[in-house]
Amino acid sequence: MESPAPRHFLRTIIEEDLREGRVDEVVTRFPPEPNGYLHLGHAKAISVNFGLAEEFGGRCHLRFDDTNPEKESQEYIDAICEDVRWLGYAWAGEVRFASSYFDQLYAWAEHLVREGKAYVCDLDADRAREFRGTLTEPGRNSPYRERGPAENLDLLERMRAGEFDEGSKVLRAKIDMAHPNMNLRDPILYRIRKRSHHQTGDRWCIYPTYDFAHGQEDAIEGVTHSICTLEFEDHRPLYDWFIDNLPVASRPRQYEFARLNTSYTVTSKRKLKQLVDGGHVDGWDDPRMPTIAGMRRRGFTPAAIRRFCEMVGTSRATGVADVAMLEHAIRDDLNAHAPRAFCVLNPLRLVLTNYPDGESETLTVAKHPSREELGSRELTFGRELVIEADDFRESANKKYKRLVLGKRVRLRGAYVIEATDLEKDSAGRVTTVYAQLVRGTLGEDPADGVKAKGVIQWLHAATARPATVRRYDRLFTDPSPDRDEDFLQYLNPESLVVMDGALVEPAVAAAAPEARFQFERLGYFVADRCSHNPAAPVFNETIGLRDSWSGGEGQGA
RNA sequence: UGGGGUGUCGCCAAGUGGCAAGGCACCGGGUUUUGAUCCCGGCAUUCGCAGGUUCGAAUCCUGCCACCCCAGCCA
Repeated sequence: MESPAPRHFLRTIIEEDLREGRVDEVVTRFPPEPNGYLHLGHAKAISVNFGLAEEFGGRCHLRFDDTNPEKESQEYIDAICEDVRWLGYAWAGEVRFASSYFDQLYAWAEHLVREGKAYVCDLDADRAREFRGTLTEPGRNSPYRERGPAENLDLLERMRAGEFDEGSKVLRAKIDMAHPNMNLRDPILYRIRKRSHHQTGDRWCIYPTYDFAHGQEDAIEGVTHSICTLEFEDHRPLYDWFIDNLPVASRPRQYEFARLNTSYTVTSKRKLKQLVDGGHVDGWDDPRMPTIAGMRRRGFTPAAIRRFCEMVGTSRATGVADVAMLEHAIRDDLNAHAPRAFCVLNPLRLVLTNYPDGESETLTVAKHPSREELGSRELTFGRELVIEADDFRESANKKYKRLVLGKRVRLRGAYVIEATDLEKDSAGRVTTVYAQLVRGTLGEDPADGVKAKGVIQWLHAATARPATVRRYDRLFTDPSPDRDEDFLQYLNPESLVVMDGALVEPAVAAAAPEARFQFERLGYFVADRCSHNPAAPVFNETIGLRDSWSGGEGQGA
């Protein structure tokens, strides 16, 4: 069912590079900064980088771009590794770190100084901004720009030794303060940060910037195609400048693609944090979060996420993918793989008056309608059952295909029944439905020719197991919650509805955490990774079944 | 009014001079013991706009227009 990967510009570039011998092996890398949790947008970058390497028989490195100790931590490193692994990708070799190249990077900085291509600048941040100019006006040269190599070398060494305060000095490349591309107006290579680093401890108090580090990291690792998002496009000339001016061992090339945006979703780190800190969700792995951890807990499969990334394609045009595509991907995967089971969210008592009291029988029902190899399950059937309250009406129009008083319905995998009577409480709500079992309808249509109107799921009252079922819906009601600074106004108040009185089949209650099911006629559900256990089952709704009825006109009462 | 990008169906996206793939969504119809799945059919005389080159253009040229990114000692 995996359709062939669509052609896109990166594939074309790689094919040509291979064909024309510019590279012998494709080497890519996924370079997250360990300063937050991975989300759907990262899944896209992961899919592109690992996917391309896989497809062309090359390799992909997992490399943490840890050049800024201020906001990074080991906790994120561990979480990111876990997420990448869960998505089903294996990085080549060990996990890598920009920080393990700090010695080399420093040596290269000295090289540039010796060549007269870098200098130590004493301008503070505010002054530097003034000298940088604006988008339409050129900048001016720093008064420190003409320091000689010897002085610069000495100053750089003393920066490294910790002799200067944070912000008092930086190392800059000497390029062109009037360049129309702001990135080339003497960019910063090193800044002073007297912070200990999660990998290198207190060994350094100066840290390289992204620009001075990334391309060289790629060159050290032999990365051939350094794939990033569009906002780095303006940095490419600088990326190339370092590669051209340093004695690096290989020649990586940077390519950019449009980052993934998805409708009804926010992925900015700041906004996700706001959702967590504001208590609008239950944490970074809340099943409504577009984080990898959240989607995992929601019941998404790695295959579906990967498929979605392929479906959306890879281009240079910024756009918004319809979340319906993601929903399609997960339904498609789960429809094929998830075993079927019965769950009743709002139980309504059903008594079969012509079924012998105290007796029961065991029915065998397939776990999947079209995949016999998935086997079958056994269900107890008896006089007292429960059905979904929504599946019974005292009266209804012809479009209602469930149980109606005086009419017939098929109990899925079991018999046809006919509702004969009901009981109500003082509030007028139906508490019990009485029905007659139509004999000879197990696997057969009624002999009298009066067919059942529809099919509903059911559970044996005495053996069904209570469960908590969390029904989830889109977190936002607006397709572009991101367009507003006040995105919280679009929060969907019904993004989570907890069903406390649900019932499930005994075997379902006993399932392992992360086991996935299709609860027939409802949707796909997963045993919660964190809180599910056989004594107190908890299921999260991954996605509902497509429904061409409830939203539309056909709703018959 | 600096530089860099992007504009093909409601959304994503192929296409690189020979006469508009595909997916999602949507709308019909069929099958069905899940109002699911599955199956069949429909869905851009038109490619941001205007000119031009050509027998022929979404693809080449010119000029417009719209939108996105860049002025962190973030990545």
